Amino acid sequence: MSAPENTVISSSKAAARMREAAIEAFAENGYGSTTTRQIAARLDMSPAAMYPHYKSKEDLLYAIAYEGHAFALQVVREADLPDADATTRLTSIIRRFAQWQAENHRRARVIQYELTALEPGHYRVITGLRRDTTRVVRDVVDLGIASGEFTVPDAEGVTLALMSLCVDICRWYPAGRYHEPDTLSSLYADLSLRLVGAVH
Amino acid sequence: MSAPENTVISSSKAAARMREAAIEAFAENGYGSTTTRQIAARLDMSPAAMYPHYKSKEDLLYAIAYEGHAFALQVVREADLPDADATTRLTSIIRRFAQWQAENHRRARVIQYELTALEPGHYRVITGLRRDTTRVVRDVVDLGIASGEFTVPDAEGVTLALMSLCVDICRWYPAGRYHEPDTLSSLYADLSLRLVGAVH
DNA sequence: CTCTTAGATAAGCACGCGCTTAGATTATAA
DNA sequence: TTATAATCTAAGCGCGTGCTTATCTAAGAG
Repeated sequence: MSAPENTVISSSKAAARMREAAIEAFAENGYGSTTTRQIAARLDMSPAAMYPHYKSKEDLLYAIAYEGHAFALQVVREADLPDADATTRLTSIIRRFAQWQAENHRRARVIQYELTALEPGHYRVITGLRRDTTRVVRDVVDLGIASGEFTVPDAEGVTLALMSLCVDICRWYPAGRYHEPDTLSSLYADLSLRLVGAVH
Repeated sequence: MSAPENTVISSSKAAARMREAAIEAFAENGYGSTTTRQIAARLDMSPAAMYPHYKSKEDLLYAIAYEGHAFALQVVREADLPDADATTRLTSIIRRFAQWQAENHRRARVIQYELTALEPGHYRVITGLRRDTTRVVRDVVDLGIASGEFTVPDAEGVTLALMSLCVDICRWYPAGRYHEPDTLSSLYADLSLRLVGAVH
């Protein structure tokens, strides 16, 4: 586990509402252009209401980033089917991951594009979670190569591409015909099989 | 042409240096977290030195975004080889586009992730340029389908994926084995052929 | 019913923000 | 050389920033 066990997201109801309000504000205007007063205003609270829950604006961003990346990792792990063949496992993971990125596109935008605002220690925890998520995909790619299901000259490169495709969803979603989760995850499942050269 | 002809990038040397300094600052800290004083400090100039060239911080961002997207469009158009077959055309375009995204990853980061800070009129101009760039790729995809070189059930989706892959480079680059432009563009050329189901 | 405590508010501090103005300096060209 | 314009700096304005402090409120424990 890359993340230290002492990183805990406040379970208080008010803190959770603040994270949600901050996600919307950060996604719309960017972290640096969002003021703590704007976040409070979304909840009809005073500007000081954040501070009993988070000791700084950066700390709030960190809580959002940690929760989000831990959530994404869990989603990917639960989508994996250890007893199935690599083709089934890959499509299951990518379907679910792409769907999550679409359904949580505002959250995803914040936790993937605003990481430079984190202090180094916090940043390192987040990149650890991200590495764990990539590892799940990489293992399935390697497995498919070993079993002969996939034809891949560069496993690292293809894994990079698979993650890159999914992570970039939050930049353009929603657009075109892909607002429905099913349309999107079917497209991405197909794309993933093409990338690994699966016979289908 | 989507962009109005009256959008002109200042050709003054000082203005160009300011754009470069701003790109580095915005890429590192984000638009909202970057101050006009920081940009000036990078050039050893006074905080007011920007204003003879750009009437606001937003105007400077717009100049950067316009120049960058116009540049990218030009690169893609020049990489296209109208007389060649679709396979050659696609790999040429993607090679060059991916390479540009890597070599200009700081610039790309700014012009792709900070667009929400633009006022609506400026934003519309930029999305027009982006649409033109996508169009170049889409036409080649359609051509390859028509000629039988490509096997693609969803041309819009595959075009989206091709653009998405390239645009996302600025988020992770440089990392892994892909710091060299050649390694990267070879990977992306291969990925693009896999995505369109080309026989190779 | 009182004590404790978590969570909210009102008020405001010190500071840095984008941007303006007035004037000095430099480059251009007649 | 001198007029003209472009571009810089010094100084600073008005305001909004993240955050702090002191105080109040409400809910739960004994």
